[in-house]
Amino acid sequence: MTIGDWTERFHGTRSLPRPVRDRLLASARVARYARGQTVFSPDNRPDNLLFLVEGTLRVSQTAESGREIVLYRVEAGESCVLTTACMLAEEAYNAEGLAETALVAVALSQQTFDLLAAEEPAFRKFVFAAYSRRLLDLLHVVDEVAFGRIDVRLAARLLALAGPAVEVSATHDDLARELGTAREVVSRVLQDFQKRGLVSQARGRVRLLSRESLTRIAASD
Amino acid sequence: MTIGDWTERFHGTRSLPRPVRDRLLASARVARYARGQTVFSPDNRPDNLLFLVEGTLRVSQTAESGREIVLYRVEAGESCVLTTACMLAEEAYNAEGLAETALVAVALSQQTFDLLAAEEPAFRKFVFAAYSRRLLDLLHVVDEVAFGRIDVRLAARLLALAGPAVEVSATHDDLARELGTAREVVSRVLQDFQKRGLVSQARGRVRLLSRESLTRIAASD
DNA sequence: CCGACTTCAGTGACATTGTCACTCTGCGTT
DNA sequence: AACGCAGAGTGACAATGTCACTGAAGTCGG
Repeated sequence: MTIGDWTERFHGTRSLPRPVRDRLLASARVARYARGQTVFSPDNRPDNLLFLVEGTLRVSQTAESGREIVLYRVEAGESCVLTTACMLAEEAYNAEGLAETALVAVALSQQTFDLLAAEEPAFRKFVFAAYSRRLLDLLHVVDEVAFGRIDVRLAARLLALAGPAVEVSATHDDLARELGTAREVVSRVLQDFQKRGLVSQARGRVRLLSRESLTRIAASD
Repeated sequence: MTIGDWTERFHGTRSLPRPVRDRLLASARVARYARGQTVFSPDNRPDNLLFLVEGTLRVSQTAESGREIVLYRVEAGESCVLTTACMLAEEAYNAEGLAETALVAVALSQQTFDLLAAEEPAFRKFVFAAYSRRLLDLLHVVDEVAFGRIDVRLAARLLALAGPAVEVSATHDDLARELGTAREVVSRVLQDFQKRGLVSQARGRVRLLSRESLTRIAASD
């Protein structure tokens, strides 16, 4: 299966002149990952820049204790800068990238990347914007974790994970990993939400009964 | 007072050819900030890239509640990418940069910055490395805040703030702002440290009596 | 030097969150 | 049906954050 002209899909490449794009199409490698596969981790750092064409990549951080927190998600059309960041800073880090769905990505080699960054202002801007986005994402995480209440964060996360759907398919443990807290804590808060009629629960699923109330709780952020 | 050939002081500019450096020296503006001055804040974003020639810039984030946490410090020879990040991402953020000492910085305009990024691989590398460093700094903050114990963090911070000195000049409130916690919490932990003979206290100052023990505590990270 | 003020630190009661050691339950497997 | 296991519930306790204070240490004008 081919993915066609992926240069069409990125702000950073869409506006490049035809010859450059052709060169890109020729030189870049298409990488695929199965759902659930680890894209990068502390002991497995890919040495090229990833552009996500399809799917969602979940980036999280894990403590020695085993507790985990989701830092952000990379969606189609975005690039994953964290691995490059680590290459450049040459420092250990404990973030991990997991394919939340099946992924199709374009991998640019270090040289191609640098060449593009040198020659194409649009591409440069795209990459800097990608870095910026992640910086701001992390600022937001710090803010939430350092100053936010757990019920507020859970309500917000449930709404985000549900999207347009009425149900979230996640265990209490999954939700705890989203927020960087413990399963018991999620259980308690969901219990409370349930008593107040905001959600109903089944094994591995949470149904949102009152989006409105949840939104209100999430907004006391 | 002049600051001489500052291009000598940055990895990103040191290796540039003479003509480029001369152009830089001519076009860049030297900015000075007094100790305690706000360099940037949510409602005052400078529109250029800052290179710190002298001094220390403290970057922190403040919650609506008023609680604050120090995200990282920018030292001489480093660049402050956060403001540029926000320009590019065009999003609100609540980080603030404060001159911890008197600062001397070089401000590059957007255009000069882009020009350099286009033409000079060394400069490009420097800037990407700067972004990367901050990303990793923030990963570390998230890790600490989400998973770390307060006594461990305080011990580490005391040692870091002291440097080679035996005393830290900071109120409990200052220390709380460093860690993103409340003054009372710092008081309690310092009280405990004091009882164990690790520190002694005076108004606005903490003297480190046993670096060794503090290091041991900080290491249970 | 005195008293008024302000900043800094200490304290106890209580709320929230995290940890531990369980139990119980739903659901598939054999 | 019996078993095994992941998911969820629970109570006790520890750690941290919040609130409302008190008291102590510097500062300043007179």
